[in-house]
Amino acid sequence: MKRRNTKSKEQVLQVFRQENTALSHEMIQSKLQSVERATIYRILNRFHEDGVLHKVTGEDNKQYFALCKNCEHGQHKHHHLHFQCLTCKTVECLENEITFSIPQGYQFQDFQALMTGICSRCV
Amino acid sequence: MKRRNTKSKEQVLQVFRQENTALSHEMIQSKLQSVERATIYRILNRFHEDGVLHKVTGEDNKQYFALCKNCEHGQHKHHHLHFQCLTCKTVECLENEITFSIPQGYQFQDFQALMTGICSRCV
DNA sequence: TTTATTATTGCAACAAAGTCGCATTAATTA
DNA sequence: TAATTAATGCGACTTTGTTGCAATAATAAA
Repeated sequence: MKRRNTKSKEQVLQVFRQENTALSHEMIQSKLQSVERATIYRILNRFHEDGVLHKVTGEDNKQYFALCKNCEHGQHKHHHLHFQCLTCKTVECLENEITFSIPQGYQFQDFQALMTGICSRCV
Repeated sequence: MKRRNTKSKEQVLQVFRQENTALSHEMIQSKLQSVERATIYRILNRFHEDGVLHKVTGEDNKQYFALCKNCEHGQHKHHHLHFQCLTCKTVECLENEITFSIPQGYQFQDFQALMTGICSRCV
């Protein structure tokens, strides 16, 4: 199944390029009212599958996505911590890489880490 | 608000004591058919608030809870990694503590980390 | 022990996030 | 330019989790 370039996809990407925090479906929807709800969900999932975006689940139990940086084709390098502010809900990628080891006989697929608290803007 | 000991609470605790993996509402419900759905949710949330259980969100977007071990009153020490098998869905606590630093001016509240993949039983 | 207080439960209704089937539209390829 | 099929739009649906409220029962007080 070969991917196609569409207006909606490009618009979603544009939103991510403009922001430097992770974004939920809701946030993208509010910026792209013309794009259908389910379409945005599908675009996010495809971008995630394709390694364009990485995903973290927030404390509010919503999926947040952020552009993959420094990730080579197929090889993800975003084993970093995320921070979600409980006041403004913003999810941001923290720089620090997190290192861990995979248990004997286990197959690794993905990793996500979330720290919650109050960010410096809201404190 | 003082907590009370009830049969349902005790039953839920019993389930956790018998398992050594993290459990979702669904799993507890299936073992305790007599306890009402919303009641289980409330019990889990209260245990979490009280620091009896810690919580991780699975790749399946469900909340998993596990007994807090080695946590002193109010001081949590479960900054460990969790592993969820994409085949059997089991969520388990891994031993390794994860260390990280809190950004300048940020207030820390909680932490959770999830690694996904295939566990040794399913591989 | 009995009574009073109020945390907890059970029930039903609700909310929110996300998925899915299907007909239509529009990228891409031939 | 036509053929192929990925992507979209729409609506219906599923699933997880929450909430209001009356009834129940654990605890404290009398």
